[in-house]
Amino acid sequence: MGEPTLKEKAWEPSLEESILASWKAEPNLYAFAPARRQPVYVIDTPPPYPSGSWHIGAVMAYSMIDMIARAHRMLGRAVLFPFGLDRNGINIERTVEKKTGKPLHRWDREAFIAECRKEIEAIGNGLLEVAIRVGLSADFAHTYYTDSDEYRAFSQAIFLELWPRGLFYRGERPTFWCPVCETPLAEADIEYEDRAASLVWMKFPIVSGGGDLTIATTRPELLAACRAVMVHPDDTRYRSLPGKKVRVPLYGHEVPIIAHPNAKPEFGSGAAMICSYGDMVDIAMFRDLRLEPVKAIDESGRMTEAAGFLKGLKVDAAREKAIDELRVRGALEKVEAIVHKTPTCSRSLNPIEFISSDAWYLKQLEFREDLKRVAQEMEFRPARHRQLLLDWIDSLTIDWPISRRRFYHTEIPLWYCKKCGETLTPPPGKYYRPWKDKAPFSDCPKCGSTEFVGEDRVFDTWMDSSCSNLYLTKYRSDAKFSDANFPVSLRPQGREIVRTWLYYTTLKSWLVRRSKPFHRVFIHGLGLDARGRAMHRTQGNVIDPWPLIKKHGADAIRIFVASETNPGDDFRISEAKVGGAGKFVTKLWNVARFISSFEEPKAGKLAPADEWILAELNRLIETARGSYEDLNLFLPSNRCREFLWNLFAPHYMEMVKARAYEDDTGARWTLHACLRDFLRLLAPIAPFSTDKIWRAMYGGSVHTETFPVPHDGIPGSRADFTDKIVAFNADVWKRKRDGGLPLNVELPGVAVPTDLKPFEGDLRRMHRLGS
RNA sequence: GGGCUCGUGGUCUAGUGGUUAUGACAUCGCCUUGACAUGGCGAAGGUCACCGGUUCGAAUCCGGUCGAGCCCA
Repeated sequence: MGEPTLKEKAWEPSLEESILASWKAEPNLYAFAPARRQPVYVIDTPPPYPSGSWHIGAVMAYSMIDMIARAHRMLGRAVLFPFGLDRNGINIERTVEKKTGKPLHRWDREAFIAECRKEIEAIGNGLLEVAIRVGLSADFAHTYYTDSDEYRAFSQAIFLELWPRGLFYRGERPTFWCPVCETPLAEADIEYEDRAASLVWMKFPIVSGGGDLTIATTRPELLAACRAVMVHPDDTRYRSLPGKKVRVPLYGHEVPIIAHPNAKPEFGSGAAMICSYGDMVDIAMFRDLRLEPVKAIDESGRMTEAAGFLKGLKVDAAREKAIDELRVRGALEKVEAIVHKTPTCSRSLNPIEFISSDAWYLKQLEFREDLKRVAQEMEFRPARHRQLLLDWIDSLTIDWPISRRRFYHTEIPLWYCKKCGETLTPPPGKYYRPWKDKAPFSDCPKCGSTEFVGEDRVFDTWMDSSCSNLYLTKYRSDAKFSDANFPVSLRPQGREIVRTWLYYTTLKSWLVRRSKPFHRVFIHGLGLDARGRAMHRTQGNVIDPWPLIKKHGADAIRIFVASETNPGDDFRISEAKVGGAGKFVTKLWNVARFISSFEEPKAGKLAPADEWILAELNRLIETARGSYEDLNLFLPSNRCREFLWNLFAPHYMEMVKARAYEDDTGARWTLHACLRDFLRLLAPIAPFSTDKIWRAMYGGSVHTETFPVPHDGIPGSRADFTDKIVAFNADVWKRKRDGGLPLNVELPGVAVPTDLKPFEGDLRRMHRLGS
């Protein structure tokens, strides 16, 4: 026995800083450099959206992705683990709008873009700092940005490639519209929230028949746009009404009463007004009945001329005024407080409107069956989460509106002929900004005119992010690499962006490559607060990662998230549990420090106890390898913990201490063999502490190692002794406990059970049972 | 209204048919034992949501009820 090779008496999270420095000094440690015939493994890492500080749930999610990347390296693959920042979009624009108090549409476009870029740089750099500090082994030397000229050019090129196939069309039709962001939205951008609302009961006089029809609505400000009212055909209360007309209060125009199954007899009075446009049902009814829509609300959320006395008011104020006026005129029956599922903009959180506007669309509805088949072709982990994608595909009702009236996005690369209006596309490859660039055409192929106007709208940001897998497999720039590595090996992502990122990527890959986008999809759960609620800045329950990192270390955070829940399940984050995970690192450190005080022999003559723990180790190796292959981090982290803390340290180490101190080669060889294998098995999850120990004891980095394989010549049946050994040791400890004896005193007269005869020597010396 | 997931000691969690249900955190008691007090050993604590069924046997399979969460309409 000598001095421990591990000098530090205890593990400290601050040691991680020095390990980071070592990694930084070895830039090729995680480099993507496939050897000949080495299988390549490509991970389509989610490019995080920098918005304020990175919250702990996201940090933990990326840590899980890193564990998968590291595990696949150790399984012998060349892993392409890119890292990008998704910097386009409404989030950063709104940050600038709020900070300056000036809405986007009042800015000079160039100046606004410059301001966004300045802001996003600062936020993005903070995010990268956290990503590196928690040990992500991604290729930060080639971090990509979706707002770079290169990425935007790529995104535009994909659009231009698809253009000749007639997949895009332009149309004026009612769409989801955010009056705050002043842009159309797609279905995926809408979230439904329970909000307090007023259900307004109004009297509509029945024309030529006398009496009133009572109608309940949450949108009385839209009375001007009412073009019909409906009742359910089976509603006995209103049998006689269809075919008649009613007069709309406040405005006085007459509209027909129709019978239609869309009317819900149990809601309100059972009679509903059909306006342009209060909700999705209105849109469908106007289309089906070929009603003439009235635009009562404009793009900024104010009432139009058509709303008469409400003109110029915002929707909320107009609603109040309409109610007052109904009351004054005696048309109001009552106002009932209800909770209403309100569609809101996922970015601004404001209620959306349904406004008819001009937008570009990408066809998607006609590919639904193809996409569902593609979804079936991909392997999901956990398998049940495939349903999230299938359900979303089934719930689509409109094509994808891809144009936005915003600035800090990828521009739609189109020009229009000023004379004949022809839509012109430039060749794919360059980054185009039609709102400021000179048109790359000399004359219009249709009419010969030489004047053009650039499209000033931009893409939905999902148009960009849905190209990530094509981009990182070098589609368009390296056909050989692209063909060899598409579909991409793995898409890891959260449940909450299945309907956006996963769906849109699936659509794009199908359109561009007629292929599934990924072999496997790993869907992780959400990081919740200690009480099980999602973390939202607005709720004030967001946990800042830095204090946790400083106090407990990245390894503790990573071990916690790996071992907390099964793959795909949500996980509750509490500092106490992260602290508990940190104790495991301490335990590992102390075990390693003990072993490091013994020299490692080249070989050893194994005793039965050595074979026993090696049989257990073999089982651990097999379980861990299989689990990592299956993208399961829960099993290896928990099994490693159980092996080390509940078996190896208390039982095996105590049993062989005497032999180890006597320089018995079997004990010493086995101690080191177990530690070497254990460090490698845990390295993907706890990359800092395992590497620190490995470097000090064995040289080089554990992260250039591959996973261990089970040791030959160890009968698996040796593991059958485990329960008996554990029970015997517990029994002896209990006897000493009950006798009020310290553990290190002699306890004569205890017989070792016949079953455990092969271990008798070690057991007697461990417990000082006498001879 | 539909779909999915879940309900195990105070809290979290393992466990998909087989003897007294796993572990962690918290609680209590004892112990500075030659790696570790960020430790060790031990104790207390559960009608495995409820009801019914299948079975020799159910936390586990099936049906229903109740409750929670998420998604969709």
